[in-house]
Amino acid sequence: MKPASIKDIASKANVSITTVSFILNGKAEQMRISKAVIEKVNTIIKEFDFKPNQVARSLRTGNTQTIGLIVEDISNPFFASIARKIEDKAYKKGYKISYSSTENDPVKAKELIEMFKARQVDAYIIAPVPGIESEIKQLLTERIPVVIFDRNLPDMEVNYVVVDNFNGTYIATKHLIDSGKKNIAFVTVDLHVDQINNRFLGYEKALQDRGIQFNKDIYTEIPFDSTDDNTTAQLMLLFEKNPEIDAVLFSTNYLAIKGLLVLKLIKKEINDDFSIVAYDDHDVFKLHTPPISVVDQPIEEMAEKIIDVLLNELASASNTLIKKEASKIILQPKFIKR
Amino acid sequence: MKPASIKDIASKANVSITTVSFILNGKAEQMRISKAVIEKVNTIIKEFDFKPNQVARSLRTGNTQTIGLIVEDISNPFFASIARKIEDKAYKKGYKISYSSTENDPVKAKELIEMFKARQVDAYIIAPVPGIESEIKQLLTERIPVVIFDRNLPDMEVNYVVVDNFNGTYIATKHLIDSGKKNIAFVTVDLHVDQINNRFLGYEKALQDRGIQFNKDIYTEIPFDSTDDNTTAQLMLLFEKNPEIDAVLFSTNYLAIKGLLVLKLIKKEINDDFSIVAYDDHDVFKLHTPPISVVDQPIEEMAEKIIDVLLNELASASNTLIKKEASKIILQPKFIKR
DNA sequence: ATGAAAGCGCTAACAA
DNA sequence: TTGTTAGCGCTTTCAT
Repeated sequence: MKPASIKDIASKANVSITTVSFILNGKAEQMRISKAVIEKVNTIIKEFDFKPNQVARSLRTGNTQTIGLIVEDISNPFFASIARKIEDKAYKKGYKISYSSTENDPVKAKELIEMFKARQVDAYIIAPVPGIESEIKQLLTERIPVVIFDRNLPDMEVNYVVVDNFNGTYIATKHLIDSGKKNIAFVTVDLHVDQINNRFLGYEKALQDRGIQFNKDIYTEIPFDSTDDNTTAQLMLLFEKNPEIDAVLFSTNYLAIKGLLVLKLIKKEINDDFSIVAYDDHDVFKLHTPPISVVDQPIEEMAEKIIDVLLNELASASNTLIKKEASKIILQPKFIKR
Repeated sequence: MKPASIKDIASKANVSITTVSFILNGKAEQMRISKAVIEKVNTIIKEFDFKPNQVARSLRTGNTQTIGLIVEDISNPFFASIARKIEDKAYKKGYKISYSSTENDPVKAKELIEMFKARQVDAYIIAPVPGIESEIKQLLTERIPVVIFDRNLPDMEVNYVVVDNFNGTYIATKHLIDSGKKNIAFVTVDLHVDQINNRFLGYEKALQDRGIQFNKDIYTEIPFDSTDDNTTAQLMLLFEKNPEIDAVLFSTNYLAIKGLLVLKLIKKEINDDFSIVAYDDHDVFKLHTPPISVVDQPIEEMAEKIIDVLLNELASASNTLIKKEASKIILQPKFIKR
């Protein structure tokens, strides 16, 4: 049996569908529909458990009350946590989230944007991969609200919410140096995206500020799509070839976890003479013996800012054509010494 | 500027919108539209970068190519991993995922189902909370494909994919007993849902089979919505009051992590005389010193089965009214000794 | 205070 | 082989 439509309600109530529509949309008062009619219609709506078809409504009004969330990988705890917070806030405003993972593949990212466009999502939240600048620009010219996060795309007038990646590694590196470390390895991923670059630059600058020469032997890039075994091999090599290393700074959370597993494997002890710092906090680091210091990103705050900026745009999108300046929000990471 | 519509394409190409529609939907051959026309239309489609409005299409066809995913909390790694795998598979078949977290609140769960219904999602994947049986039954009578997972709802003819929770704790407990443990504490959550109940029953049965008396002093239920501090306090109490405990079996992943943090806090060492077993694997357990044994759930397999069952129903839903028997899939967990 | 009717963009039955 | 047209369920303008 097909679900009831507004037409069924109208005919049962002996009123026009217009009247029902007004009542549904809270315009009854404004349209001065009589209390009696309102009540009668509402009773019938309840009786039929009628829910307006959102698809039809979307077609008519042009908005879907849906936000497209495009991240690298929803199963990464960083993105999953953000997704959750965003979902919460969006839900309260009547928006739903549709999500997708890009796997850092610009082709897939483009497809996803197309798909979301075809589905008429009202707004986008994107952790951008390099190579989708033009698609995002396109969204912008179509005046569709967009917030990018985690990574910035340089030279674009787009709302963003990022963490000061440069400063994150800067403070971490400085801390290591100040606690006596001289040979600080840097393990990162081969993605030359803004936020990873900046993490490297912060590390480099801290070394420089403290008069330590950057040593490229103890700088390692792990391919993003490296297999577990390859990653392990590469890290083992790093430690074998460079016994002088007295600290390691990992530029991402998952690399640090891999790193800890390798250290465990080769039975290299973490102690006062050999420190580890990870980027992005995780239960693993709290629980590790010894606990691992981290650069902590303010996830909750990020999610909050993202959704605030977006809802704000969504609210104003309708009633103005004036291009406001993009919101550029840079949050500060915290170094957590453990 | 509004995006192009099928009408624009048709008029540019001097053909009717029907022709364009057929070409778009791959029915050109079948409708024996001439090669020349197809080519011309395709060129124009590309030129305009035309993407059919999925909302209009949905209104017309009645399906949205969207699957609603309702879980307890998308930021929980277990659900996040499943979500990711499901997304992948669904995407390949042209389906998108809309997700929502219930926070174990039946009221919210009901609202979410309503919301998804209003949005006309084609199918549901639900990790059910107690109290939504009737909503799910309703979906079933409306012949909307549903798969529930993680937890089973007893006495319902609905597709489900679950892990044999009873057996999971059964083998874990047996293992502990066989390695000489006599006072095995059980820490669980106060949710009396099917899968948690079964985990307790497996534990109880293993004790019984080995002739050990269940001791309720070392059985602890932590409220689902307990604050961090309360949880900590409750666990500390457990260990203080019952120094005879020589092993702890946690019924969930997050409780085990909490537990490890507490043990760290009270400096209680994990060693041959005091073992921990967690439910659901996690990097934390691999990396922990010493590593923690776990009951591992086959996440990938679950996701695969879920989506297989669903796509299967989706494919057959259209061409048959025959009620097939529900797929009831029970996967086996694995005990990983560490 | 309420209703008639157009139209959002698309699909598909029916015509030609 | 291609075109005409009704209609999916709703919102909203214009009438009354």
